[in-house]
Amino acid sequence: MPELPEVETVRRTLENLVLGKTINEVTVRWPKIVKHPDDLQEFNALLSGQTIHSIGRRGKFLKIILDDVVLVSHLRMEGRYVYVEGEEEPDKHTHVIFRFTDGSELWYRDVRKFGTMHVYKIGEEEANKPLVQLGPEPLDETFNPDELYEKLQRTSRKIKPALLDQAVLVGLGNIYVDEALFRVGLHPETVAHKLSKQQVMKLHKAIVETLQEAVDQGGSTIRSYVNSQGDMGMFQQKLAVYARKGEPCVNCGKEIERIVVGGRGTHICPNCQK
DNA sequence: AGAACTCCTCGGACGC
DNA sequence: TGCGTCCGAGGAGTTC
Repeated sequence: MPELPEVETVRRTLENLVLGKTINEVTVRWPKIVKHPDDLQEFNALLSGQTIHSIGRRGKFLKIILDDVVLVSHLRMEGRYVYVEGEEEPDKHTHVIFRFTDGSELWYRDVRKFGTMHVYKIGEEEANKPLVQLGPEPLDETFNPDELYEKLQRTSRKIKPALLDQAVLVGLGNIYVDEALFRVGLHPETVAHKLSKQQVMKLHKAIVETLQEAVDQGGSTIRSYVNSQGDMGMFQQKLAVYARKGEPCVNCGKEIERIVVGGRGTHICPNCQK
């Protein structure tokens, strides 16, 4: 499932593939992917004739910036972009097709159809759904431990669901939240406001380091994730707890357990995380 | 405020 | 062994 490191990797590979290309037309085969504007014809009209200038990222959202508009795209669990140069027929999981003026195409494929797309005039996207309300970027200076501490003090939720809340900070999903909590020896069910300042300082550091290391490794390929050039990530080899149920803890050797926290499959070392 | 539900499909587990 | 069935996986918006 793409989290910050995977989305960042997709951003980088996509940049190599489609920068400078001009959209000729867009075909939407599963309309529910498009959340804004409501009208599909308007969605097509806003994008047609536009040239891709840059590709940004906000949390787990890709921002494809064109002349006058920006396409905000979330991959959710299984969304991916596929760049196609030849005369290939899209398969049943391809839901949006961007045709460029040079004949190449960018396909949005999503087996579970959970992904979303919003198009706004440039400058309007940050003040609207889905980017409005997002918390700080963990790999920016805007992510500071004092603010994280204040936010965690104000909630009675468990630490794992709190960290998955994109209003607290962006970019963490089920893999990296488990990894970060393991690194600081915190049990995911710890009540957020019970964490000391010192614990939050450590947690803050672990989040930044975990995400940065994963970005450096091109993300993690657990089930299906590949970047837009079809490459797998490498960070899954470094995961200490996620998807390692029954395997020995890298720290103490005790078996990694899988529990459910806030409805999410959660991996912990019962010995190291209290 | 926070938990529960919803969307969606596939693949792995399970049973006969 | 092989085939059918069932259910879990999960991000974030919506509902309760």
